[in-house]
Amino acid sequence: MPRKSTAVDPLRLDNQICFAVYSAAHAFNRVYKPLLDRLGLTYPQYLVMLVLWERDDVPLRDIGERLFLDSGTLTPLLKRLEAAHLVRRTRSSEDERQVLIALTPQGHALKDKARSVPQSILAASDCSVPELVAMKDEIVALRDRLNTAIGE
Amino acid sequence: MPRKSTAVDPLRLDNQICFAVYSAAHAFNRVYKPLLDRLGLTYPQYLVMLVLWERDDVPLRDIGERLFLDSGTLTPLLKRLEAAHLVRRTRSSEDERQVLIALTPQGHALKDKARSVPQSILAASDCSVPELVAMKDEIVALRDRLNTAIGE
DNA sequence: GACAATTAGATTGTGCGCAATTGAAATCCG
DNA sequence: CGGATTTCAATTGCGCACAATCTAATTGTC
Repeated sequence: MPRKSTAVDPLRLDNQICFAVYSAAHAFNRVYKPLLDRLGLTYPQYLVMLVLWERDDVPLRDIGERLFLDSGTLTPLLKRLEAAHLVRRTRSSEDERQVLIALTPQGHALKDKARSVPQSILAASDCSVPELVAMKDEIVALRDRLNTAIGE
Repeated sequence: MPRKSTAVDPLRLDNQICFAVYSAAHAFNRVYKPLLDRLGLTYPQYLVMLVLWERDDVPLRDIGERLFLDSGTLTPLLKRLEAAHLVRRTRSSEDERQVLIALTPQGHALKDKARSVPQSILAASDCSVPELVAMKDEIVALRDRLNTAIGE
């Protein structure tokens, strides 16, 4: 039989690394959902808060570069965080084009409630920390090569 | 200095495997975009077509199980594919609740135009096939463990 | 100083993704 | 058989994502 083996069919769903990544991202989202509901955050909002907990009073632009998101995504998201009293949005006096994002006291305080989240994720992944770190580094390297390809 | 090293801070963005996966998924999407524009498909629509190219005339539900998507996502997506004359949606005569999805001749024919896509992705990933297969298997294993955790 | 080019953010429109609800059809079970 | 339960799609509502477009502010150049 002259048929190509399904094991190497490049159009077969189960052979697609992109689908592995896509479906893993959704699986993460579903694991995070109940944990983040308790914090009143969605997953993308949680990522923004992670950035701000490292350093706040930063331009929207910096958050976007860090998370690979543009203003069309971040503007409404940050307005929702502002409505939840977790951040404040102010125009920079040095450069009136920039919107600086700062944490409110509630925004800072939420970090304490978030500390238990990574441990729950680790448990759900049923994986050792070194294994996860190794995978993370591989995936980041792949992502960076893809982003390089886009820029060309 | 009693400060915890950032290298092991569990709330640091760069230590999050979930963000690696999340941002890699977006990077894949951006690489696929120009390739799929030529086929008139979005990335999730491409995934549905991959499923149907393996076997069509299947219930909506089966597609959802394969892609981990529910009817709220698939119903409008499939209606757009129907509007593009790539699929037909018909009620099963055996079970009137089920909607069977079948490819049109144009839907079948699109597979030929899609054959060049995986190769372009491989080039953009700048990675060997065995490396990608190994990563894919690891990510799928992680995804399956996460999905197991959700079900508990 | 004037004007072109660039940069930052906001807005609009399309398409996911998922929770919650609805309604119809099939199945279970006494 | 007949009502209760379960199953499957569809619908609705909210929140991303991103392309394209717009406005305003800044920078570069002469």
